[in-house]
Amino acid sequence: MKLTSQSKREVILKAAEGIFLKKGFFPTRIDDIARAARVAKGTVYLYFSDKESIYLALFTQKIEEGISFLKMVEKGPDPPKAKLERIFDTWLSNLAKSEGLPSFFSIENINVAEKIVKRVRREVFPRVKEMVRLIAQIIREGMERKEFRTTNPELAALYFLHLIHVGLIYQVFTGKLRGEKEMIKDLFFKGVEG
Amino acid sequence: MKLTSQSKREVILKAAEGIFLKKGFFPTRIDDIARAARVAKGTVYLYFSDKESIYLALFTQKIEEGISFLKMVEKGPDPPKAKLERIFDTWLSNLAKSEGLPSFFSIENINVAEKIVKRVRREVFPRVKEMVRLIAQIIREGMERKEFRTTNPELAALYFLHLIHVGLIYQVFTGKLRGEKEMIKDLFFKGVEG
Amino acid sequence: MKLTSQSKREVILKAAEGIFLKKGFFPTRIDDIARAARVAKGTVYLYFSDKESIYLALFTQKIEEGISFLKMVEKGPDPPKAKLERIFDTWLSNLAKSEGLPSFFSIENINVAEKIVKRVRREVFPRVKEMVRLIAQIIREGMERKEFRTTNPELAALYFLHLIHVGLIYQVFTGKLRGEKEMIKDLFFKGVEG
Amino acid sequence: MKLTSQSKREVILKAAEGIFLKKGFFPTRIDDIARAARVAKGTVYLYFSDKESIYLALFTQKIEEGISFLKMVEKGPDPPKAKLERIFDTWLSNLAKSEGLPSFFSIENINVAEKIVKRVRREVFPRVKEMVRLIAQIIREGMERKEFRTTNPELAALYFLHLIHVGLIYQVFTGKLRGEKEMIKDLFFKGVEG
DNA sequence: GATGAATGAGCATTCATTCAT
DNA sequence: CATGAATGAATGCTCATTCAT
Repeated sequence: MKLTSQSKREVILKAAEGIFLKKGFFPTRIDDIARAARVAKGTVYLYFSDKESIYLALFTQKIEEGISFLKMVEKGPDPPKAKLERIFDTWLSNLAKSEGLPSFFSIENINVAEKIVKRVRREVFPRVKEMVRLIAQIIREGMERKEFRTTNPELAALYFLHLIHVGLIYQVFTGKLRGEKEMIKDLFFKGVEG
Repeated sequence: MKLTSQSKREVILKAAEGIFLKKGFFPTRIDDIARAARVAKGTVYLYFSDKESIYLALFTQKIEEGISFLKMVEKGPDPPKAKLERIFDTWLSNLAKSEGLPSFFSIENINVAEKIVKRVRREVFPRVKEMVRLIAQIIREGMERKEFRTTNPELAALYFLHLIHVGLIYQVFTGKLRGEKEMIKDLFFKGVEG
Repeated sequence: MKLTSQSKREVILKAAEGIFLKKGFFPTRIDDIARAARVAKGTVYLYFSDKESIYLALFTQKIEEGISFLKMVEKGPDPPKAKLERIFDTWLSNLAKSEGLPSFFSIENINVAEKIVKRVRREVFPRVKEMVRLIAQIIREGMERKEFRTTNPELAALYFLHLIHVGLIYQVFTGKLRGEKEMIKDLFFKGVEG
Repeated sequence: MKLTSQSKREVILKAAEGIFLKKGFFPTRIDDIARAARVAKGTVYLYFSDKESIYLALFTQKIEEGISFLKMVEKGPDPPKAKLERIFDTWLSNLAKSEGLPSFFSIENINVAEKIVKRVRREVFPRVKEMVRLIAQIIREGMERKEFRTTNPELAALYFLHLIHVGLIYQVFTGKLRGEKEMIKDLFFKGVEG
């Protein structure tokens, strides 16, 4: 079975994900990606114009997936708290599976390379805002249902996104993450439920 | 008055701080640092063995300052909540003054360069843990005084440290950060106070 | 109507001519040629073994055409001066029509690529000498008819070929070339007529 | 004796001259130049920003030297014909000493690399025009003294510059160039003296 | 100590050429 | 015959690091 170009692009992207995640943007060599994807270096350039574009494509893809997931959860029938719990549980376990720190998914990576600051601002920022907006929407829903106390929903949403980080860092530092998952959520919900 | 070696090292470090903060580790050139410090490139190498060491020295210094500050606050007479508020207010306003995202102070920078992963693990991790321990100590004090509810103090401490981030990101996205500061703290305290 | 192989080779050659003329040998990409010829890159290699061969084929073709023309003129009934004038007028107007400097037709292009120096020496030099010989023959005829003074015919022939260049350069520098055409020929004929 | 930077720049330029002359712009590797100059590749970039700049510096330098020489001759006391003969003899013997065809000095090299077309137009064209102007000035002087017949001095100057080429090409083709030198000049002077 | 010229390993990117379909 | 995806050798350029002065 021959791989279609579409899937070869995916192969490269998948390979790049692993390397970028482990080593970060700058220490990653195009050659690393090519070798991991089992293609020649030149082939990478058939699908991406430069290193930055690979990173950006990956970043955008991940965020897009995140947004899809958020949208699905948001539209669901669960009460707001259950929605947020599901998001937290899903993302934390996904990220915990990845090798390396998920610095990739972290917002500070946006200043990763001068060359693409503008593209990031144009392509990534709006999507991140969309993520925040979707979570804020769930929180707003909770406020309307009087399940959450009145607060700034965007702020609480940002706060919520940081919970994932807290979980991951805790795991890196202590090596464990079991009952703590519930405790992390608890700290958040006690904060918003008042 | 001639600058002593000690202070020339400081000059370089100060210069490096500005550049690293704005551009990040990899895009920063030794030459940039040397020029900003108004010394020759070779001089930088009289005080630091390599680029990583400058970064690490800076990182360590910042954390050390943070620890000193935490220790001072922790020993003070204020009630736990007031201590945490003081820490939050001080750090957020300090960081907000810096140009660029404070990705520098962010924990994910530890995988910044393969060359120094081991040194980071040895030199930085213990200090970060010390910071977490000090904040956890304040939280534990609050728990003992029944001002905070019972929770995992280390987890809550990590949580608290992320508040700073939330504040900064909020500022980056919305361009403002006034009343929100209180709201951020409020979300946290409602969470720990139960 | 399907194009025969012969004519597809011609199509490629025609496309290559335009690109080589405008950009020169090295900056011309096989891909440029293929696209201009509306064939796939691989197809180019069905008709030519490598980039150098395309260039050489083109060069040879042009010279061959030049030689044919020279032979035709040389055999004609006109007096030597009229023959040379016809050659000059025809070539200058042809070259002036081409975009880009006719560096292509210029003899110094022979050192265009190391890979083909030997082939150039073998394939191009003899033809260029043939051109010079044909022109020298016309000049010799003029000398025999006492219309030109005695001189080295090969030298005068080389000289004559450079007239074309003078005309083109003059046009590049001043943007005009009207009455000057006659003046250029005049300088030459005064020289040989003595 | 330590070489000053000025002279190291000269060393690189001298080395570059040899390579560019023999191989042309594109086939010349920075590494070739560095090795020939007995410096590291990086050193070349301390003195020149890129390959094009080396070529351009060389080109400009050569033309500048040519202009100086022309100015000196032009101001001299010799009659116009003697001036032109001196120029021809000097340049032809200088160029004949160089390895490779003097395609370097040839005007068609101006389209050598897309990147620098603009710089060439700005930096080289005016100097070439200055050369033509200086020679035209000598020819005009000859016209005023009634030693040359009335003609377009710029055209005649371009014509004169091509004489050098004729000489070199003749040498390449026949391997000899003795009495022919006089004959070449003679063809020109008969043309302008009428 | 201080300098900054010199070094050269390292890397992103290009493009002629091949070959499976 | 025709295609164009894939290849990987080749090269311009960067920049951390060294060291003679």
